[in-house]
Amino acid sequence: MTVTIRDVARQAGVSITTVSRAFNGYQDVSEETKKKILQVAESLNYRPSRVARSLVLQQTQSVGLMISDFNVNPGGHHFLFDVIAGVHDRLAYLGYDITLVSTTTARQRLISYIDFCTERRLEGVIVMGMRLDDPYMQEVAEAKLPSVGIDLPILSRYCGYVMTDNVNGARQGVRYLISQGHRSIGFVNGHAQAAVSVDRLRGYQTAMQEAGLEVKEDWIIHSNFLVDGGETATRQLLQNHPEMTAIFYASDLMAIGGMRCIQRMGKKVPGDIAVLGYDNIDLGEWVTPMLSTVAQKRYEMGVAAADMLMGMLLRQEEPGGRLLPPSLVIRESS
Amino acid sequence: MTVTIRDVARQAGVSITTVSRAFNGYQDVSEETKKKILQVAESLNYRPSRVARSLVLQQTQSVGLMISDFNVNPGGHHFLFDVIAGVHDRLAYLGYDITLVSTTTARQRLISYIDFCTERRLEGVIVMGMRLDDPYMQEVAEAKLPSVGIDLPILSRYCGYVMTDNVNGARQGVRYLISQGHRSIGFVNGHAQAAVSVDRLRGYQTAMQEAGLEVKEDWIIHSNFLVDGGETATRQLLQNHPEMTAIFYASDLMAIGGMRCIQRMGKKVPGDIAVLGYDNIDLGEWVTPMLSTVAQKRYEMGVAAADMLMGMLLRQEEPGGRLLPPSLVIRESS
DNA sequence: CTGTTAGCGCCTTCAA
DNA sequence: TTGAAGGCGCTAACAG
Repeated sequence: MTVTIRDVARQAGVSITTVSRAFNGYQDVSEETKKKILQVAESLNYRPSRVARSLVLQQTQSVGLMISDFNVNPGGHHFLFDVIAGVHDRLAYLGYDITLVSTTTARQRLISYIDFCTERRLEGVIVMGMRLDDPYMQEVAEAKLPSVGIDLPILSRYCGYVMTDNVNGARQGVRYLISQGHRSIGFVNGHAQAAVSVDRLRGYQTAMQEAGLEVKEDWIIHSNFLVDGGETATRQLLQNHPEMTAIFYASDLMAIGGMRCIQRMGKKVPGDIAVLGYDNIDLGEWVTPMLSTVAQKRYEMGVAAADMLMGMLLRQEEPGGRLLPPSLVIRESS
Repeated sequence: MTVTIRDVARQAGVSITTVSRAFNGYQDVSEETKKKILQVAESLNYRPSRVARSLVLQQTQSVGLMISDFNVNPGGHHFLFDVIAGVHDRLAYLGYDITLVSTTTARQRLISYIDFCTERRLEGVIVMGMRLDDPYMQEVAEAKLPSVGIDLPILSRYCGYVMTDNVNGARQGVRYLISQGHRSIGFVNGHAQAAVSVDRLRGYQTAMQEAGLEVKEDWIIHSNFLVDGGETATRQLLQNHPEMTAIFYASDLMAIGGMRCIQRMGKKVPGDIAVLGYDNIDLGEWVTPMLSTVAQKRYEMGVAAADMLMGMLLRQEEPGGRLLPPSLVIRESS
C-alpha cells in the first residue's frame, strides 16, 4: 500500500540505511547515490513515516494544545483564536506538531489529561481557557509533563505560564480615568475563578489607592465577562451609586453591555459616564462611541508560550512566569 | 525511561502477548491474570504507546484540521472557532485525534499539504477557511486523501464538503425584506473568491426575480466581509442610490459597519434603511439597533464535516455535498 | 562511502 | 489460556 523506505532502497539498488542517511541530510553519502535515491523516492512518491521515526527516535516532536471546554466561553473566542494562531505559527516553524486536547474529551473517556498526553507521547502541552477552580488545575500543576499555561499562574518544576501583566493593565487604565478627573470609578470584574480577575482587581485597587481615593467594596461587582453580565452589573452599579462618573470593565464585551445599559438609562458615554474596557476586541472599534480599552497582545502570548515550552523541551530551561506588557488604547468612550 | 509493555509483562510474570491481549479486551485471558496485569500496569503507571500501536496497526486514528492562513481572517474567527469545536467534539467522541495543519506552515517549508499529511499518516483532513483562488484548492481536490471542506464546494472521489445552503439563506433574507415592503434593496457581498459569495449572490438575485423586481448591477457591491468594507460599500451605495430603503449584507460585520455609516449620514435604521446581516455573530445582539441576520449552524457544520469524513474512513461511504439549512433571525434592524 | 544488525513498543498469526 | 516469533518503517552503532 504505502511506499516505504525499503521500496526506495530496492529500486535505487542501495541499502535501507543509505536511503535513511540520504533523507536525513548526512554528509557521508556520495552525491551520486544521494541524487539517485532522491530521484527514485520522488518517482515512487515516497514520504518517510513520522510514526516509525517517532518510535525509534523516542520523540514525537508534537505537543498538545489543551483548550478547556471548547464551547463554554463564547466571549473568549476571539481571544483564544489569536493565541492559538501564535502558538501554532511558532511551533510549526520549529517543526513541532500540535494535537488538540480537551478536558471534555478526557472527562467523557474517564481518562486523565496526563494519560491522554502520555499515550500519544506528547512532549509537552500548552493549556488555555482553564478556570482556577477547574479540577484539572491540580493535575496540570503536579504533572511531570512540561506545560505552559496561558492566563494560568501556576508555577512548578514542569509548569510555567504566560499572561498579560493584568495588575498593571488595570492600574494603567484606572490611572488614566483618574487623570481625566474621575473620582468615583466603578469596577465590573470577571468571575473570581479566572486568574486574570484577581490581578485586575488588584490593579484597580492599587491605582485608586495611589491616587488617594477610597476603594469602596460597593463599587466593585463580579460578573461573567459577557455582554449581558456587563449590562446587569452596570444597572446595579448606577442605580446604587448615582455619583459614579466612570466604570472600568474587565472585558470589552462587558463594557459594550455597559454602554448599552448606560445609553438606555438616558445617559451619555463618555459625557455622563466614561467607559473603559479590557481586551481590545475587533468590535470595540465599531461600537458607538468607539470603546477605549486595555489591549493584550494575544498573538504574542501564544508565541511566548510556545517559546517557553520549547525552551524547556530543547534546552532544559526552567519554566517561569512571563508577563507581557498591556497597552492602553484610548478611543471615544473615555 | 518510559514504561513499556515489556516491563508490565515481566512484573506480572506473563508474556508480552498476554499483556497486549489484556489491554485490548480480548476474552481469551483468564480473569485472574487479567486482573493481575491491570494491577501491575496501574502500579507501574503504564500507558500503551499510540505511536507503536499506530505503526503496527498501520493506522493512526488521527486526522488533520487544516486552517488556511490562521491570521488572515479576523472577522471569521468566531465562525471558525465554533466549527472547530464541533469537529473536535465529534472526532474526540469517536476516538480520533486532531492534528493542526496550516497552509502557512506548508508554504514556508515548501512541502505540499498532502506530503504533510502523508508523513504523519493522517487518515483524512478537514479543510476550512480556504479561498476558492487558493493555490492549495487544486491539491485538495485532486488528492487521494479523504477530505471534507467547510464552505468549499469541491466534490471528487475523495473530497466532500459541508456548507450552509447559502442560496436559500440569502433568498430567504431578501424575501423577508421584500415582504416588509422594500423594493430597492442593495446587496453588499463578500469577495468573489469566497465560495459563499457566489451562492449568496444567486440567492439575492433569485429572490428579487421571484418578486418580479429588477436586479440592478449597480445595487450590488463586492466587499471584504469586514466592518470597514461594509462601511465603505454602504456609503457608495447610498450616495449613488438615494432611493434605496434596505441593504442586505453577506456578513454581520459588514452590516455593523453599514449601520454605523447609515447613522453617520443622519439616517435611521431601520426607519430609513433596513439592514440585514449574515452569520449571526454574538455581537449582533448587542449593537443598536439589534441586528437582524441569517444564521448559520456553525457548531453543527463542524459535526457534520466530522461525520462525513468518518463515514468515508470507517464505512467507505462516498463523499457528498451536505447543505445545512440556514435560519432567519429577525431583531430590530429590519 | 556503504551494508549488516539490532532494536523502538506493540500486535498477530501459529503452536503448545 | 498462554507464549514464541515475526514484523510494522525507520534509525543508529559497528564493521567493512
